[in-house]
Amino acid sequence: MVHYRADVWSKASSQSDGIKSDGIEVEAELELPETAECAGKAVDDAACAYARVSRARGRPRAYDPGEVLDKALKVFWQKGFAATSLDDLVEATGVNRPSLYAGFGDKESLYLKAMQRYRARTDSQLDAVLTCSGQNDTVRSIIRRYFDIMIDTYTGEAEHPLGCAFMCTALNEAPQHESILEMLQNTIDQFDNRFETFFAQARDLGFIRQDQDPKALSQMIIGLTANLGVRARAGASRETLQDMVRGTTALLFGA
Amino acid sequence: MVHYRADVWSKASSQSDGIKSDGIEVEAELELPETAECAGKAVDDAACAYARVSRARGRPRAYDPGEVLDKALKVFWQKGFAATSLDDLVEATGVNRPSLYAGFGDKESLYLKAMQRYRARTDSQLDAVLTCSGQNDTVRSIIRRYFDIMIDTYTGEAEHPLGCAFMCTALNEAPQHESILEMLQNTIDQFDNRFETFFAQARDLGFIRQDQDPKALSQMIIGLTANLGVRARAGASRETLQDMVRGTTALLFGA
DNA sequence: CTAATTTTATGCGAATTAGTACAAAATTAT
DNA sequence: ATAATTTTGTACTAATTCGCATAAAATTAG
Repeated sequence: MVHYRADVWSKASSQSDGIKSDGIEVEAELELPETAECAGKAVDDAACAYARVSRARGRPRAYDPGEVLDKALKVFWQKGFAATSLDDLVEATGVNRPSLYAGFGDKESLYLKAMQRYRARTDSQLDAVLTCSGQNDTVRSIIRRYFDIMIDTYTGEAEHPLGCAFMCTALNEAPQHESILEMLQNTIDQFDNRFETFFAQARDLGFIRQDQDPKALSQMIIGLTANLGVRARAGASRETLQDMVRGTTALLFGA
Repeated sequence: MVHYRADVWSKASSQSDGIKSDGIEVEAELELPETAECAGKAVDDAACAYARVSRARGRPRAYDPGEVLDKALKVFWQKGFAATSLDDLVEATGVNRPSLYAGFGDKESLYLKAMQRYRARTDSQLDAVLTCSGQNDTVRSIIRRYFDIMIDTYTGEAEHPLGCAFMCTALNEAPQHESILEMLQNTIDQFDNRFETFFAQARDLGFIRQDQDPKALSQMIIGLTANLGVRARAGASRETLQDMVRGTTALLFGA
């Protein structure tokens, strides 16, 4: 097996602005100028790009960092941060305890990295959808595509839908863990910015009426998103969530 | 010190429909027909009412059950269910461990009882506000009073605002604890019913336009409530939350 | 082939956890 | 006063927790 070393996490954090890559020091083996090719790709591809330049010296890693984070995320998402034990994580990831620590830091640090991956994933999905460029797009159709993505995220991960990972797990820990609170705040701010700019743009382009406040519309959409994230975890079916979206978007943007 | 014995918890659960009083068996010392005087009062008063009839035999309780639940709620609300230890609860309530078990059952049962109290409290506040009777009331003013109450709840409890106790703590535990999931579902259903009947009533009385769907409006309000509950815990100031309410209610019900 | 380096794997240790046993204390009933 | 009953308080147990120490394994450098 060939061994690649990659600065997976500082990569992810530079992608999602405003989040410090605290916790363990991630050794950037070689500061590679960010090529256009490299910039837009997924984390794993970036790892390969780095690997061609510097190959590690010691024993090769037996796990793929991205996969481990995905598996860890699944456990955290299901059980929450506090109720997830390191034994749970070891079992779910297949990586033994000292390797987890060496690779990702302590439990809190691993949680933050897993959540940043969750966030980066939906971020890229939303980047693709939330622009008001095409002529034959209506704001309503764009927003409905947005909600489709969110419903997928909230119901698609497991047999029993898990809802919004941030609301369902990070919210719980925020008062006790400064770093989680910060991540939560950043995520909220990013959502606000995303929708406010979207609606401002939509209004400038004449897609919505002049008297509709972008900030207020943004709050409505984010509120509905929160509503979906909550209800999914409470067991609402995909169809129920879709009905909610139909009704509310009709009210906001016309039937 | 005089000792009163009261069936505090089965009282609370009969008040809030749909919640089973599972966990410990609460001995109803005497089935008292619910008088009009007794029905509308707070739990503590009910305790006194019962006490006049049957006085306990053994050593008197050294704590007030309602106060204990309030103190326990505060801890759960702050730290979440999983991260709250029994030592935390013993310290916060001043009641030692075996007494807590004897009085409230295990940790999960205590949590449920504390949350039912939280819910009953806001329920009675909302009952007082959410009716569309007065002629000089507008839907907008009623909804704004509603949001005032929720903002108070979400920011008033501690120095650092704690947000919505259900979203911030119960959501986290729902997949692992069937009883908590049920409570969450009941709470959501109750909210839905409350607002759907309110808006249906408001529409019948001509307070809102005929083409505005009560279900959709209900979802908007609940979504905004969720939004407030999240942001409060993320550190948003009271003023920020009030601004959100102003903007969104203007959008929904006119400036 | 040997040294250097990095990861893996076993397993430990100190601390914390939830729940309970048991005796002492405080009350009512007779 | 004595018995019956219920709560309190101390202390315990068994299990689980997180984080790390240490040695073996797997690779590269020279």
